[in-house]
Amino acid sequence: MTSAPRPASPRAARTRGVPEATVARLPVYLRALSALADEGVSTVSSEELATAAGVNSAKLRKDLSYLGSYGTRGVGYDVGYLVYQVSRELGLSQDWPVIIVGLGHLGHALANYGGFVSRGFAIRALVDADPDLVGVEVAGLEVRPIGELEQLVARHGIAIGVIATPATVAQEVCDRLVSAGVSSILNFAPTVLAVPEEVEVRKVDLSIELQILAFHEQRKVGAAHVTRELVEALPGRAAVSS
Amino acid sequence: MTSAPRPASPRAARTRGVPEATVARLPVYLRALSALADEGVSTVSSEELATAAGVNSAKLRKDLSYLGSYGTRGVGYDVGYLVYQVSRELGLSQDWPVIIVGLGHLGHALANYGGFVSRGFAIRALVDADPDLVGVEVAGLEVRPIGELEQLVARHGIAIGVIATPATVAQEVCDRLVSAGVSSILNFAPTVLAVPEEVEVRKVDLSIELQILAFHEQRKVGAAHVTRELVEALPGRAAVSS
DNA sequence: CTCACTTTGTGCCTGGGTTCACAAGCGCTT
DNA sequence: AAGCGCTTGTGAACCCAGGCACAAAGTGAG
Ligand SMILES: NC(=O)c1ccc[n+]([C@@H]2O[C@H](COP(=O)([O-])OP(=O)(O)OC[C@H]3O[C@@H](n4cnc5c(N)ncnc54)[C@H](O)[C@@H]3O)[C@@H](O)[C@H]2O)c1
Ligand SMILES: NC(=O)c1ccc[n+]([C@@H]2O[C@H](COP(=O)([O-])OP(=O)(O)OC[C@H]3O[C@@H](n4cnc5c(N)ncnc54)[C@H](O)[C@@H]3O)[C@@H](O)[C@H]2O)c1
Repeated sequence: MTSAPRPASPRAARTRGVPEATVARLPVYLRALSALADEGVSTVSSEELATAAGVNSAKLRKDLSYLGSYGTRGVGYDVGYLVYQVSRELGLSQDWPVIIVGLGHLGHALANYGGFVSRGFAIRALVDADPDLVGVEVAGLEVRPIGELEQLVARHGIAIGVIATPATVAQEVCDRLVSAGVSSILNFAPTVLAVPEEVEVRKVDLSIELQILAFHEQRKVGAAHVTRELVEALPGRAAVSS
Repeated sequence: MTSAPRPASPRAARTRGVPEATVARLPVYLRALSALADEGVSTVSSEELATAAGVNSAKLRKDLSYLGSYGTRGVGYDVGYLVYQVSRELGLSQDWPVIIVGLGHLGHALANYGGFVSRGFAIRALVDADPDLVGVEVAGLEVRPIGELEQLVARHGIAIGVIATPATVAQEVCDRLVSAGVSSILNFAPTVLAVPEEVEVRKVDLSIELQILAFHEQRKVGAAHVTRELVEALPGRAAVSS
């Protein structure tokens, strides 16, 4: 690496003009907009939409302004048009083929989930290492052996992979997905995945979410009664205050 | 709604001294530390731990410094001691009782997931509105009718609730949980939940994660070959390169 | 006891993101 | 045709977070 200037670009950097934080909110706006469209609402103000999406209205306006000037001053935004624009920006104009690796409890739930199909995604391949699972039909699709991963990815032109295997094999599965050509991965296994720079990984980690909740919960308790009732480790603690 | 001053406290504000971003990383550190402990490693440097957790070492040190000065200069951190300190900070010294509402596909997967129990949580109650599900045993626990929600929360002293119902009833379920005394909620339904300020809500939304991936994927495609080879919808696309 | 080496803890700077506040723009009414 | 009220789009200030770089502090060898 030459000591080239390379100004910044720390991690994901700026994606064209749309900040990463904005991208993460666009799907929320899209959902709120779709709901409004279903209700027959044709126009919405930033204030109303912001409330529905649970954000500050100034933030919403700024977010939308990154996509272009699609509102009308004094009036608001046209719901249908905005749905179209946000969808286009997110790349949801056509369906993205998806592969799920690992069809245990979680994989089954994901495969059966109808919410993906209606939102720009189509599950095209299911693979698992368990011989007992191979051949089983899940959500109208047959589970294929892990050995077919590469050809399935190629055949269906799959760019997005979902990992729902045990953590121990997640990196291995990830490597195979990447070398097969998958460049976006959604990881449910509790592991830090190492991938080439051009591959995008997002993780969903339920334990982490719960632990964050526990942290805040503990603070509330601690703030309430400063007398720490959290003794060492007493799981079967019956009477607390008595 | 008095026009009280209410200076700032924008959202979650600062939680005592630990920044929110740090709290979100502590579970990752904890996992890496636990793995090291299992391997019998007794001491670890910030550099090593940072690599294992996938973060910058300076960031890791700063994060840990919010908990106290638990390292030894020239040596590193004692793994066991740090596990203890991080666990304590996250409030994982004792198990938190959890209730799951909605035992469809996802609820089943969650109830059967062993990763929670080993990380400071204990699923104590399962409720669902479907009469066919009530009485069924899932992961060693009997599903109870939604009507018993309040007493189950009270009986087990539950502070953390997981919502895995359809989005249409999520707010309703949320309201019941809150009024029953639950003050932390993990929401899987694709809805923005309205809750009192003191209640902490975290959401896990798979569609949003996929849509973010789609956004980046689209950018790569657009950047690579401007000639969009993503025709409308051609599911049975057989030969690609041949 | 001193010195060299290692690693932590943190001051400081930079950059991104959020929010406020307001000018610019649009439509409706008179 | 002009004015008025409403809503967008954005400039600017503020705040949080990330990362560099280094002094402080500990260890071990000689
Ligand atoms: N179930 C949950 O609610 C939950 C919650 C949080 C995290 N997770 C994580 O999600 C992952 C899956 O969870 P689960 O409950 O479905 O586990 P599971 O054990 O039910 O399913 C894992 C599946 O992966 C398959 N598998 C194993 N090795 C494989 C390989 N090399 N290639 C392909 N498939 C392979 C297994 O055959 C099995 O079907 C785990 O990493 C778990 O930690 C699950
Ligand atoms: N399955 C997935 O992979 C997945 C992915 C993303 C999001 N989600 C979301 O998670 C939620 C659950 O998904 P699922 O696939 O398990 O759905 P599901 O339909 O299989 O399960 C929903 C369960 O909730 C129960 N329920 C309905 N109304 C209830 C009420 N008022 N009180 C208590 N229980 C009630 C139903 O009886 C059913 O058992 C949905 O909101 C869905 O959008 C699921």
